[in-house]
Amino acid sequence: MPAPADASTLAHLAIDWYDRHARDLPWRSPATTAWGVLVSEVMSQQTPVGRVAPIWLEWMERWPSPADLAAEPVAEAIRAWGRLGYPRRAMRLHACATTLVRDHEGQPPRSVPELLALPGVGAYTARAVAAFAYGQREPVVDTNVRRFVARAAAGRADAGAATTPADLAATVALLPEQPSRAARASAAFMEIGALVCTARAPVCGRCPVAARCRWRASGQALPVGPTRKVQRYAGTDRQVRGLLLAVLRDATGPVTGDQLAPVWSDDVQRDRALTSLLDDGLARQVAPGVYALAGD
DNA sequence: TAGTCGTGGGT
DNA sequence: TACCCAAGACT
Repeated sequence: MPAPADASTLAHLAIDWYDRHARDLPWRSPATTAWGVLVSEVMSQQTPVGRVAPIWLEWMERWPSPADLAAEPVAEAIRAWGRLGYPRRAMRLHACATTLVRDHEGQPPRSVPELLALPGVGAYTARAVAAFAYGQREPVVDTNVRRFVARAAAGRADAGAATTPADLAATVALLPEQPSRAARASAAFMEIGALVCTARAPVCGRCPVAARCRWRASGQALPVGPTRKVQRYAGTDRQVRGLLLAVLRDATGPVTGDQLAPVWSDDVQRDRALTSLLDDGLARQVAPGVYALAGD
């Protein structure tokens, strides 16, 4: 007797695997609010989820709703962000909370266009919230999903440099029709990409879709060209910004230029980095030669 | 659209 | 060691 048509699809195989192997990340609790989902997604942008988990728990304990965060100075958000990296995300999350209170009755909206209009929310995060918080059938396409779909469905070694409409179309084509099940499939694709179908050393022996993977069927050809440009970090303005912001973040109040000087010996580059932090709104000048975290 | 934007762990 | 990579967004 033949199995149901759905039983051998990538989505079905992925969901079945996910139900048995998914990590128990704190925001996957059924009790997590839409706000909690949104916070977890922004924190996870370009940051391994293992490092996000403890910070997310602290944030949700302290600011269980957008109104709770919006009521505090941005500096508190930047401090609580700790060393997650890309601290502008903390600032955007605070701005997002303010927008939610002002325009959306204090809760994340349900539609993708409305979500896209929020600070810090782009193509990935908007659909992640729509799917994981509200159970909608939207293609949630992050780096894991793009790689998994490129390999398993298209037979390519890797996805392109940037997310394209074609990526969304290729992914939505794999989703089950039932919305809640489609959302589960997206979570499963992401998890397989993160744990099994990894960028450098995929563990095909543990992959639930190995038997139906087009990349594997074609001999797992290695990527032809360079995938994504990796940026140098040491010696860049980014590193200097990070060092300066760490001083401001760990200080209880304003600091002087003399206190910032030791973190980087090149005066020109240090000033440039500090100016960019001021321009971004992460820091502010409270007096000539005296600086503080924004909102402090 | 290609560059910018942190930080830490794995290999 | 040096490089790769990580639930992207924004300009």
